Amino acid sequence: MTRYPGQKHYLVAVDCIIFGFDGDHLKLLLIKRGFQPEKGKWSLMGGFVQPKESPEQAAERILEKLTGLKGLYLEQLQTLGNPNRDPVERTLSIAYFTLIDIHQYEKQISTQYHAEWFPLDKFPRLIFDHSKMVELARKRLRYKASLHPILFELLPEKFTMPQLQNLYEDVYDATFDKRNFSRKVISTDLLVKQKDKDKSASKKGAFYYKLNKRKYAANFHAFLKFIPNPDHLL
Amino acid sequence: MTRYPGQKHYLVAVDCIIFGFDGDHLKLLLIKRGFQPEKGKWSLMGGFVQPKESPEQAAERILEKLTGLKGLYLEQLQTLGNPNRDPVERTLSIAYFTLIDIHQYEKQISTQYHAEWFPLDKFPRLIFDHSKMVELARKRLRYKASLHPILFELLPEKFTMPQLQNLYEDVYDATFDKRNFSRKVISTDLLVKQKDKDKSASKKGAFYYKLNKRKYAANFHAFLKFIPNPDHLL
DNA sequence: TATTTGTAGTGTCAAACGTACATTTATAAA
DNA sequence: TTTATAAATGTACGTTTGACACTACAAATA
Repeated sequence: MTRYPGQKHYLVAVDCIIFGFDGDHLKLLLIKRGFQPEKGKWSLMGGFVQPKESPEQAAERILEKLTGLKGLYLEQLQTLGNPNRDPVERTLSIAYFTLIDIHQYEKQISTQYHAEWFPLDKFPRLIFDHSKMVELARKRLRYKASLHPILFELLPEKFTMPQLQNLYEDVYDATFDKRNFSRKVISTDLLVKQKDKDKSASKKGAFYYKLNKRKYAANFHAFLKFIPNPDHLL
Repeated sequence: MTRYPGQKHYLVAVDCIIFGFDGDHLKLLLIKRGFQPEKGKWSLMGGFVQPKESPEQAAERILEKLTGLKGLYLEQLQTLGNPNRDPVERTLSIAYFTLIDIHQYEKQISTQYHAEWFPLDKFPRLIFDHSKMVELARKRLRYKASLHPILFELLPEKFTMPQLQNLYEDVYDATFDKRNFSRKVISTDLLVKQKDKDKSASKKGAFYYKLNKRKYAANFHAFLKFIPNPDHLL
C-alpha cells in the first residue's frame, strides 16, 4: 500500500451547537468540560472522530451520549481549522448544529456533563473558538429557518399557533402580526389543526396543531423565491 | 503542555470545485492527478492542509497554484470524512467551491496539472468521492444563486443581458422569459448600463452592463423572502 | 438604396402575494 | 353577571409576479 509521505496528521473533533426552545426563548445547551486543558470551563459538547466512524456518526454518537436522543435534526455547519485554535495540539473541528425538543431532552439527559441551557443573549464565555461556532450556528439557523420549516424541530409534537409565533419572534428578535403570521403558516399546508386546546396560557385556550409529517418531509426544501419555481431545483 | 492521549490523527485535505462559464455552459475545472494512488486519473484540484495554514488558506494556496488567481469567490462547502474515502490512509477532505471568470483564468493557468474544463453533464469519472463533491457543489451553487447574486463572479467585468440570462438558464437548466428576467435583474439595482455594446453576437449589438460593486458588496445577502424583511438578519 | 435577416429591447394586464390594521370570541375568575 | 385575558379572524391596498408579442437596430445582401 502506498502512503502520502511527509504530510502532517491532525486531530479531528466534532462540536455540537445544540438549540432548544423552552416556550419563551431559544436556548443553547452547554457542558462543563471534563478534561484538560480548560477543564471545568463551559464548552460545546464535542469529541474526537474515531477511526471507524464518519464525522456525522461521531456527532450522532456524541449527541446521544449527552441527550439520550437519536435521529435529531443534524446539519454540518462548518469546519474550523485555524492552526492555533486548540492550544494543546493542532485540532480541526467540524461543527454541527442540531435542534431538539427541550422537553424530550429533559427526560433523557445524562448528568455526567453538568449540562445547562443558556439563553443566546447571555451565555458564558466558551473555550477555544466555540463562541464563534455559536455565532455561525445562530446565523445559519436564522438563514435556514427563513426559507425552510426547520423550527418545528424545536417544538413538541403538539403545539399552538402562539407558541410557534413566540419561537419565530425569539429566533428573529422581532414581532410579527399574528394574523399575517398564522395565515402564512397555514398556507404552507404543513399543519393539522387538532380538536383540543392548550389552556395553560389563557382562559380561552389555543388550539393545538401537529405537523403533517408527510408534507413536512416532502416540502422541506420548497420555500425559495428568486428563481421562478425553484422548488424542484433542490 | 498537556496532550490528548490515545486519539488518532488523520490527514486533512482540501479539494476545490472550480466553476467557470464559457458563454454557453457552466464548466468544471479538473486536473490529472499527479501522484499515487490513482495517478493520471481525473480529479478535483486539492492538497493537504499544511501545519501553518488554515483550511481556507490552503484552498487559496491551491487555487492560486493552479489558476494564478487570488481573491476568488471561495466558499466552504462541506467536509467529507468517511473512514474509507481514501484507500491509502484515513483522510478527511474539506471541499470548497469557487467561481472564476474563465477568461481571466486562461491568461494565467499553470500547465503542470493538465487541467481541462468539462461541461457538467459530461465529465469523466473522478477519483474517490470527488463526484459526490461536484454534485454537492452544484446543488449549493443553484441554491445560493437563487437567493444571492453570486453568478456575476463567473462573468467578465462587462457583460450583456443575454449573456447573463444564458448563464442563469444553463445553471438552472431552464429557460426564462427575457422581459421578466431583465426586469427582475434591473430591479435589484446592482447593474450599471454602459454606453457601448457587444456586437460579437448580433448585428444590433447588446449593451454592456457592469456590476455596481458597492451595492453588490452591500446587498449580497439581501434576497430572502419567507420572513418579512429578512435582509437585516444576516 | 431597399430589403432581408437575426438578435436586442421593451409594455400591459391579471393574478398572487405582502402588509397594515381592529374587532369579536371563548373561558375562567371574581 | 361582570370582568379580564388571550385567541381567532377578514379586508383593502399596493407591490410583485408571470404570461404574453411586437418593434428597433444594424449589418449584409440584393
